[in-house]
Amino acid sequence: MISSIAELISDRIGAMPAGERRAAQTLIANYPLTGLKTVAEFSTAAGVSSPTILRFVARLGFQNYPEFQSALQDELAAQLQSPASRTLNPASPGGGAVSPMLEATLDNMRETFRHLSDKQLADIAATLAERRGKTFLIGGRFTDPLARYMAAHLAIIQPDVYHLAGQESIWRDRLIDMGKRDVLVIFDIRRYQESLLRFAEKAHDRGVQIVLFTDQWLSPIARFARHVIAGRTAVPSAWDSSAALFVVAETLIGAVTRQLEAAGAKRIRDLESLR
Amino acid sequence: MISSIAELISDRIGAMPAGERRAAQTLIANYPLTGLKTVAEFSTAAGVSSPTILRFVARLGFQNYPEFQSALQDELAAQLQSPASRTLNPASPGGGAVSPMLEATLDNMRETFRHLSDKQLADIAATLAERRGKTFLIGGRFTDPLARYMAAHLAIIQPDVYHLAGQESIWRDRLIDMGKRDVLVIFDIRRYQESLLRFAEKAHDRGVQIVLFTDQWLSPIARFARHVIAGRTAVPSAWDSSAALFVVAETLIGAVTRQLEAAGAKRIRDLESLR
DNA sequence: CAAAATACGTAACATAAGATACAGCGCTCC
DNA sequence: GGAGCGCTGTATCTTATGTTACGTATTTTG
Repeated sequence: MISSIAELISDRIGAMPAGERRAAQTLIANYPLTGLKTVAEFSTAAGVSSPTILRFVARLGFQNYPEFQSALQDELAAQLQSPASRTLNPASPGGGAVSPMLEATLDNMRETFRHLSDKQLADIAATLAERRGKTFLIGGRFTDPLARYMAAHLAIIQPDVYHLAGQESIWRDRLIDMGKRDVLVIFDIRRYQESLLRFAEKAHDRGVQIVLFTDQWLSPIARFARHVIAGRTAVPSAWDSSAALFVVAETLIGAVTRQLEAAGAKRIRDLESLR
Repeated sequence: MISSIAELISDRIGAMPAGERRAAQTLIANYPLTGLKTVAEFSTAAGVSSPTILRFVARLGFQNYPEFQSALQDELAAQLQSPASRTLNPASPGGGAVSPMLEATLDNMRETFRHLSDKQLADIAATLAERRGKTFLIGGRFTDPLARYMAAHLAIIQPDVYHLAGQESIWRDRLIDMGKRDVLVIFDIRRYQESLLRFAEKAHDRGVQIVLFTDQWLSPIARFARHVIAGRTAVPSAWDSSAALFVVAETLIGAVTRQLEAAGAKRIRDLESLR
């Protein structure tokens, strides 16, 4: 049963020609506002011509554009009256394999942050912001992208941020540059990687401060870490989820940025002027 | 300070003549829907004439009726984008600078999935699973790690999955290997990258099916995409958040894995035996 | 109470919006 | 490779929407 226009669209979007699909995608992207504007505005927003928009609404079963708009308005009216029942995409009972996944992920995040105090986060952020040496980031097979993501941001707001990539021998050799003023951020979740453990141990021996992102069962690297962030990773899927760790990473990026606001702002301006 | 039109109205309603006051009351009664309709509908709803409506909006300081409607729509857009932060009280017990960030991120995810039906996700998963050619993944400055993350998983459950990295010239040359049986997954959020757009266009010209991960404002690449995933990215931070897109990516990885269960299981066993 | 000023609605107008016809193009399928 | 079909955009037309002018009603004020 189809109750909302958004459902109707996602139901038929597969059977639409390219132009109308673009209209549909644009509408869904910020639903339902685009549909309340004029045909001309809608068409330019979607990058198609006006007739395509009209054909699009015709395909949805509406006689004309105003009728389509009225339907959207009615839907909006119903939504605004009962904010609780804002179910655009109703939690498919039992059926869809999507909702459980999303729910589990959201739970993981809440749970992860519940075990993570503001003070801890602030401490870690301070470690990353106030370090007097360099920052190195590295990850495991699936978590290395997280290290990259964090490095991409940190490298903009402060100097000497390096992501360690490639073969083990390559980054192992970089140990020689690391000392007690430096910080090493490691991402390691099950199945924990031997190579990372070896690397962490040696770095620790050299006095490097280690910040570890791991799962709730704690990578053995925790033994050498100054700070440990344990994220929930269990989801109803064949794979573990790194989403919670990702959000922690983003939070830390934000916190470090705030701490470096003064120095960082200038740096960002300088970077802009380089383009 | 006056931030919403509703406030503006209740501020000046005392100094209005009877007819315009009725217009004001009618608008407030089911705000802001009446204001989005035509002048004629508004006037009959309020039981006054059209000119009275126009005088009413003029008194509020708008030059003309469309300008008034645009203002209402903008306001509505702002509301719809951050549902919880407006409707719920933001006084979460955490208090620190962390909670707002987490809350916004969770909102983004809910909102992103609200605009994403199970069917859409299933379609995209099918595109990724049933493709008869190769799968390429690429991302922008900050989103490339997401492409890597997805590639790392997909490459395990099916052959011919490639992440496009390095300089533009390198992956541009790989266009030569791409055809209509292939799938290209692109991550592109603001600020959208010219190079990706060029690449997407050429790939599209060659018949490659494009799956686009973007933000709610839609990268121009949406024009060439077969499937578009619009994630929310706004958070109280100096940076945009890719967390919602990350979760969508994980969800898709899970869905593709499920679809390839039979074929994938054998492949995974084979991989294990290689170690 | 009378006169002026203000408010309101009717009706005509101009403009911008939605709808349609048609031609070009690309795509698919023989 | 060619014929047919379907999709898309340009240009044109029509509708209806917002706007304005003006006359009447109502209220206010001296």
